[in-house]
Amino acid sequence: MRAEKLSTDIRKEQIARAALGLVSSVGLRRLSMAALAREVGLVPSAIYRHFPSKGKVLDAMIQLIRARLLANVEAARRETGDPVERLKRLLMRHARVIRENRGIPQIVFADDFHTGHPGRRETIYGGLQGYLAGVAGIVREGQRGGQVRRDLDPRTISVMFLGVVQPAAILWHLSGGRFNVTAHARKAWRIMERAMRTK
Amino acid sequence: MRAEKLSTDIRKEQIARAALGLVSSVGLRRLSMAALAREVGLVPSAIYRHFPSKGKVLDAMIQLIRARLLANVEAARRETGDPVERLKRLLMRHARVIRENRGIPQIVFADDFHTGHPGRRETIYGGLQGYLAGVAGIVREGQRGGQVRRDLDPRTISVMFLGVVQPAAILWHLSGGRFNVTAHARKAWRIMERAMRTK
DNA sequence: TGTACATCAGTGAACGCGCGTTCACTGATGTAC
DNA sequence: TGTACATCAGTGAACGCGCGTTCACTGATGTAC
Repeated sequence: MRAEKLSTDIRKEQIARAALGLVSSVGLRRLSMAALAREVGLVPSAIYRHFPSKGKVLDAMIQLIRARLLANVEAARRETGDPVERLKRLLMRHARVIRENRGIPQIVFADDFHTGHPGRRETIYGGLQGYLAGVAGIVREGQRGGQVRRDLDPRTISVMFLGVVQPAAILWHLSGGRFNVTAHARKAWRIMERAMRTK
Repeated sequence: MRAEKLSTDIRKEQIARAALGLVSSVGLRRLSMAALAREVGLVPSAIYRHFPSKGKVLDAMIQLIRARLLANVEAARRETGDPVERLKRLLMRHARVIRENRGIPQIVFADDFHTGHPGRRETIYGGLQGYLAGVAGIVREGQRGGQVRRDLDPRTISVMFLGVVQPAAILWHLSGGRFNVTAHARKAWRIMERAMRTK
């Protein structure tokens, strides 16, 4: 049965999404061109009409992740004006994205994924830096506005921020879904908030 | 050239260590039986004199990691009596182990590593739980002794504890070694300590 | 509006490569008498 | 202490499998006149 003929723009998007979905559901190792094609309803060789190699598919997937995380920063900014509340919202959004796309930590962590691919590593690093800068920016706003203690290093806070969700994501997966990522994020946030807020 | 003939006990140990070393240096994906054999100075098929399959080698590697992390908890206990100081020491030790074995987060994170291997997933989860229980135990001691606030959930603290080092490990690797894991752990600890200590 | 042609997405067979694993063998080490 | 034999770790060739990728072909869609 022949698949519907669609434009490269649409297929590229479909393929990148399917790739992230596959990593999230079956793991990075089982992200094969065959599995990817099956997911999109094509034959393996058809992928090559849209991407010259598997590597380029991975690059597109990374861009997708980057866009999703950065979109969260913008969304949190739009939701509320109070910097501390913004951080909380962002944390909760972050928890949700990670829960829904458990492929993300796997991709960021997988050394083999960027070992020997300096370009790819740079891209991931850049995306992460952008996200951290977004968080640190909100912290700085809070410091200027007087809601956040001035003796805290915004960069350190931003990295700790990632650290609230990351180990929770691992436990969630290892426990077969029993560990509650969002509940942990909420409890951890209460502790971080106390350490950050000016009295 | 024929390799020296050594007992299975010794070879098993060598092979498990080499496996962890390889994951740390070249990544999980490139941990092949061939690379492993080369590392130990044997021929690929010789590995099968000591392990029935690659899976069993991975299991041995996991046990090695587990032992190293738990040994840290004991060492921190021996180093000092003050619970809060113990946590700090443990954090610093943890940072060092992760820095020296960057394969560890990669292994714990790699879904494909345990997807379809419920036994392996259970083992990793059990090891992590043991570590978290060790951290939570120290927190509880501090609460009983009056050094740590009693309104904190020890489990939440233990997961946040992991979260101090984990994202730092990623950044360290992505940045090509520029990010300072230990410095981050120290700064993050100052913030956590303030949130935990009774005044 | 109709026709001729170019472009472009999808197909299926085939490829080469790396990897985990098997197997018959070798020769060193340990054990029984 | 010496000899005969069993055990056991190491070897190298060969295997089957999955995977990424190529290629000649097909037929639908878009474009020029």
